[in-house]
Amino acid sequence: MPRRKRSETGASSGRVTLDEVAQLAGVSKATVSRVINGKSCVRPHVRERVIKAVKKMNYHPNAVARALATRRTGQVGLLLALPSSMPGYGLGLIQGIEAVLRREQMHLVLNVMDAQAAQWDPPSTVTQRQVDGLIVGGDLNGASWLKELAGDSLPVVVLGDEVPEGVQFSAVTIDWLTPSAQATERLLAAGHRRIGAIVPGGRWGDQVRAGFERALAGAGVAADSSRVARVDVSELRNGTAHAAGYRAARQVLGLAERAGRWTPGEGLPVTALYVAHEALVPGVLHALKESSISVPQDLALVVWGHGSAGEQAMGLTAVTVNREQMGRMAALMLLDLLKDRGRQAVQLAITPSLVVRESCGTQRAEPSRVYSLA
Amino acid sequence: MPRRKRSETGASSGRVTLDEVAQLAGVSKATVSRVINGKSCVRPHVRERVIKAVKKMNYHPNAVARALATRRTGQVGLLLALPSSMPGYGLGLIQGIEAVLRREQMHLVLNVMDAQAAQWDPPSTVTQRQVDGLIVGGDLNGASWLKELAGDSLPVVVLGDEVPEGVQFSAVTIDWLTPSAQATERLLAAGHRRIGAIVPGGRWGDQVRAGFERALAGAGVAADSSRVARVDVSELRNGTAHAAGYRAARQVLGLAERAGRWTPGEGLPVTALYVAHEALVPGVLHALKESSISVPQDLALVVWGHGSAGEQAMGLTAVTVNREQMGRMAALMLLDLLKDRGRQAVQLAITPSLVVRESCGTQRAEPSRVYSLA
DNA sequence: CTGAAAGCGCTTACAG
DNA sequence: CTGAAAGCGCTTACAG
Repeated sequence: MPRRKRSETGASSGRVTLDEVAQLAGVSKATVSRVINGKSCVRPHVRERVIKAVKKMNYHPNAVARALATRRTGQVGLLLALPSSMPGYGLGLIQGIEAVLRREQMHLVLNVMDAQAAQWDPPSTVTQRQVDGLIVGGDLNGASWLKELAGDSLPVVVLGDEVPEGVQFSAVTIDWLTPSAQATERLLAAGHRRIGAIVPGGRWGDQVRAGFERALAGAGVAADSSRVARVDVSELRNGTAHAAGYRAARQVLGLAERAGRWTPGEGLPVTALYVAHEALVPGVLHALKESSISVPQDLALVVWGHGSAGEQAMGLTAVTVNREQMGRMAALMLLDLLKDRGRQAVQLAITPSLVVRESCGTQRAEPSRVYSLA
Repeated sequence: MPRRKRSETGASSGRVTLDEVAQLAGVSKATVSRVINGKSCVRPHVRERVIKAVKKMNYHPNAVARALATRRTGQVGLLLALPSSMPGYGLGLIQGIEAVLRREQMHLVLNVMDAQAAQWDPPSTVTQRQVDGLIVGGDLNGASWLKELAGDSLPVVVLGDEVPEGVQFSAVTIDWLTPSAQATERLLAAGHRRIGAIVPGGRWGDQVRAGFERALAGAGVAADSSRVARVDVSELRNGTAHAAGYRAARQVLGLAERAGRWTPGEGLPVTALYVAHEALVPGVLHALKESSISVPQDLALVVWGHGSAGEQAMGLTAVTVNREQMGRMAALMLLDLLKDRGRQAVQLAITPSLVVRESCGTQRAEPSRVYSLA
């Protein structure tokens, strides 16, 4: 709206501005700016006057103008490439990020993208310089724009272990091995020796399996690959995960060969089952229910979960990723990068915890959270 | 960085700017601006040249500068006052909003606040003019700043039915009555006559109860208030909801009086139970399991859920709010308001759907989603 | 149809 | 310690 003075458009056309505060306080804009930004080089006496004027006029600095002048928007982007087969996403993640940013007066702007689209183009918040940094999560297999970003000096923190090779990115990953070993040890401690496992493919699956086998070896139990079913990562999506879990369970339990018929007491090829991905659990439970296999009587069960009330109610012993913590860590790492660009990239692994409930049949050690009434 | 020309700081110190594109194309900044904003009043020949220059330099307009000039940020705020006892929040809501905004090249910036804090102050994104509009959800009982916003011409859409009185806000609410009636009718149709209910307090509870009683009346069944337990809204929070659900279930089922002892076959005061809030479900299930009451044999069950895999796996018949739809609607309403301020506020109610599974014991009509393999 | 210039509301190097 | 002024990178009314 050039060529027209504020006064012509009417005094209260917008919001109170720096200029108006300066006038009321009888100082220059520069001084007001210094006061609201907490620069020390202002005489207490003047500072007082300014603060009073700010309060009186209920002045709030315009974040956009400030961003243009300082070249910092105070905003961080969160790119989520969905659907993602990676646990740990959800509202908790966002809450964790937000909690950290809020302390720094920063804001989170969202970019939920289709995984396909995310492959090709960076989010517009990045190209249009609306964010100071970026947290990326989801299945984007090292999109090329991501690598370029690293040189472009836009701080990035990657969620999950699809960290693009070649470039050093800061990342928050998940430790799949440790909880897998713990889960398996739990079952071993309860006396199980024939333990089945359903594991996802890819790098995660390798880690999960490594943990599983390490625990078995530790107990002197030979690994038996016929008891392990692999599910391809591509099947972990919403539409197909149920069927995949169902199929894998029937395979490991030898239900497929008997045409789904199983009579209690007949004995299963395994006495315990470890389901290493949350998306597979419903399908597995379906297979069990269909054949009237009860948990933990006929089969002990440990799964990866997402900490839902449903898991509690069902009494599932579950490996659980603390999503909020994941978000907090990612945000902290990004803030660190923001303060000191060129800082060495760091990778941090979150270790999920094993929440013991009834389904693994060994509930004495820790009491289940389900039964602890507040 | 005044008093210093870009050329002095090094050519590629930042990003390509409008000016540079104009120079390359041999036109003025104004013309480039017109082209990238799709104004028609540019000769095709010139337009071509500009477009070529834009491509060549990989130019992307700076959103911040544009926002300052146009007084529109292209950003919408989502204020979530947590913890909230209102169903419908979660990642789905955010995805719904985002999907709509993306089509308009707009972005979502988050403000997750403590419900207490939200009572007093508007989020900083609003006071600092970082957003063009606001979607607010959560328990903020008509915070006074919200009402002021209505006069301040900042478009607002309220989620849930805590719409502040006095001012007309656009809002997306939830229809509690219809699905409550449906749920009850379902149980009635299965022959149940003694039906218990656990309902939340407040306006929601009144609606829920109205639906419940309307269905009973429709079937000629007298309402019996001894079969209805009320849970105060303040108890629906994370820490206390489990205990509240547990207690309410024991009350309605008459378990409390018998010191928790119940032997199968003994007969319960009700043959079916309607749990009208998702947060109460785990506690209810706990109470049932503790007394070895099986569903649906001893007791038919219909609950409010959030569409989780756990509900599927447990076979719970559940009233489910489509969170994504809720988000989409809110975003659409806000965009509408943005296009035409002063438009009449509208309120839209989302009707949750009843997903029938095993727990209500009448599974013939619709097949459960749990058992439909893709 | 096109350009020169003012303006959006801040920050900050420079000169006092 | 304080102010006048340039600059951040755009848009747009105005004059041609």
